[in-house]
Amino acid sequence: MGRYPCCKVNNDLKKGPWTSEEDEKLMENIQEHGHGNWQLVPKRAGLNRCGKSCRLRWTNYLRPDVKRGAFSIEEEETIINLHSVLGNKWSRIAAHLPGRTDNEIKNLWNTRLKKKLLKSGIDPNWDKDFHGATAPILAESSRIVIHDRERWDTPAPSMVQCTSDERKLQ
DNA sequence: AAACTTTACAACCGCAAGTCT
DNA sequence: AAGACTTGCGGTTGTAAAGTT
Repeated sequence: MGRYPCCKVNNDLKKGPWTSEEDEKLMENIQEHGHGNWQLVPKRAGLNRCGKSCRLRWTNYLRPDVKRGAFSIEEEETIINLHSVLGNKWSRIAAHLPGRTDNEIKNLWNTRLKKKLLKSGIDPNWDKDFHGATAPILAESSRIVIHDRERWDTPAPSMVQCTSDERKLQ
C-alpha cells in the first residue's frame, strides 16, 4: 500500500496554523467546486498547502455544519458511554454527535474526560484490560442507554471498580 | 509583574484500508 | 493480480491562553 506523499515530498509546502486568508480561499473553492480530489484542492484554491492539510482544516473547522463551542453535559455523557462501548473509535463516536468532529472528541477525551473518570474511580483505559466489561457500569452511571452493543459480546468478569456514588460523574 | 505550570485545542505524522489503473 | 495513489483514522505534538506561585 502506498503512503500519502505530499507533505514529505514537497518541503516548500506551508505547515502550521491557518490564516484567515487561507481559510477564505479554501472555503470559497470548496463551496464553488466541492472538494472531490483533495490533491487538487490546494492547487485550485491557490494554496501552498498539501491536500491532507486542506482536508483536515475543512472537516475539523471550516465545514458549515461543524458545531463550535463547549460540549454540553449530555454530549459528554454520550461520549463517555460510546467510548465505553467502542473504545478509541473517534470517528464512530463522532457519527453519533452531529456537528462534532472526531478530532474535537478525541481532544475532549484526552484533556478532560479521562481525568474526570479517574477522579470518579473509573479506569478510562478499561478496554485494554477488560475488553468492554465496564461498559454497563459507565452506561448506568451516566444514565444513557446505548443501543450499539457490538463490544458487549464478551461476558463481563466479576469486577467491581467502585461504589455507585463514586461512579457518579461530576 | 514576571516566571512558571497547566490546560485546551489545532494541526501534523504515520499507518492501514480502499480505490484506481 | 499487483502496484500506485487517495482517503480516513488515531496517536501525538506544538503552542497560545489561562491559572498559579
